[in-house]
Amino acid sequence: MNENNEQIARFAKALGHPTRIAILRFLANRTTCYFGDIFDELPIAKATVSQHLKELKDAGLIQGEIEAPKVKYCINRENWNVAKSLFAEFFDDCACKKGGCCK
Amino acid sequence: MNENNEQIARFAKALGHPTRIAILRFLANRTTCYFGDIFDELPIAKATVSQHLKELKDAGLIQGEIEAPKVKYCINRENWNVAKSLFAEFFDDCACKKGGCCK
DNA sequence: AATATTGTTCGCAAATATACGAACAATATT
DNA sequence: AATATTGTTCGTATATTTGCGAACAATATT
Repeated sequence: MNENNEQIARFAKALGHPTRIAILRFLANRTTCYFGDIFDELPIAKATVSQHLKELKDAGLIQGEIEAPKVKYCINRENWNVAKSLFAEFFDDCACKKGGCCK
Repeated sequence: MNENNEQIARFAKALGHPTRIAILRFLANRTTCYFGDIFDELPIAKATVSQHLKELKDAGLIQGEIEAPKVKYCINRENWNVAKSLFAEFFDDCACKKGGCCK
């Protein structure tokens, strides 16, 4: 339970920035997802883009693959589904059940 | 779209700490949700608990009601459902559609 | 071999987040 | 009226996050 809390928080934290949400949406709707494609779409420095990608990767939500000299990024489907399930369960669990404190 | 990204990020950021996840789970499973009940459950100072509650409140996920001298906290059902929908839609939208960049 | 392309990493600055004790505010109780 | 109970707010310290330019690394191209 505590484990789950930490895992959800970790995912949520990675999702907690508009740029990172935008990156994920972008990754889902393109056939080519090289760094350059992502960078072109965003109004920020490439160092910053790289940093956001690193955070998403550290959280396990995406993965990178080198296709020298480019780098191709993808959503990590396995972990994505884990996150999806955790959030779905969480939003249901906390939905003010009968006997809960909500009016 | 950009609007949605910011709203999701705002919710996600609020969910991005284990203590706040724990608080929300607690709120969902108790009939009495006074500050003291929450504080008793957590291994941190009351000033810190109060701060986390404030963040959840600012994000719109919970609401507080004064029952002097106590304060009763509840999940904000309306916004909770908004968040639930946004996340569900987001996790579906980004789920590596055909033609996307995932293998 | 020299140069160009593509991203990452480093070092820095500024802003936010986290956590705490102490002081405070507001009502309840004696 | 004095005191106790319940939480919030303030001030502070530390850590993390965000963002950038510049330097760097690795392969591709000439």
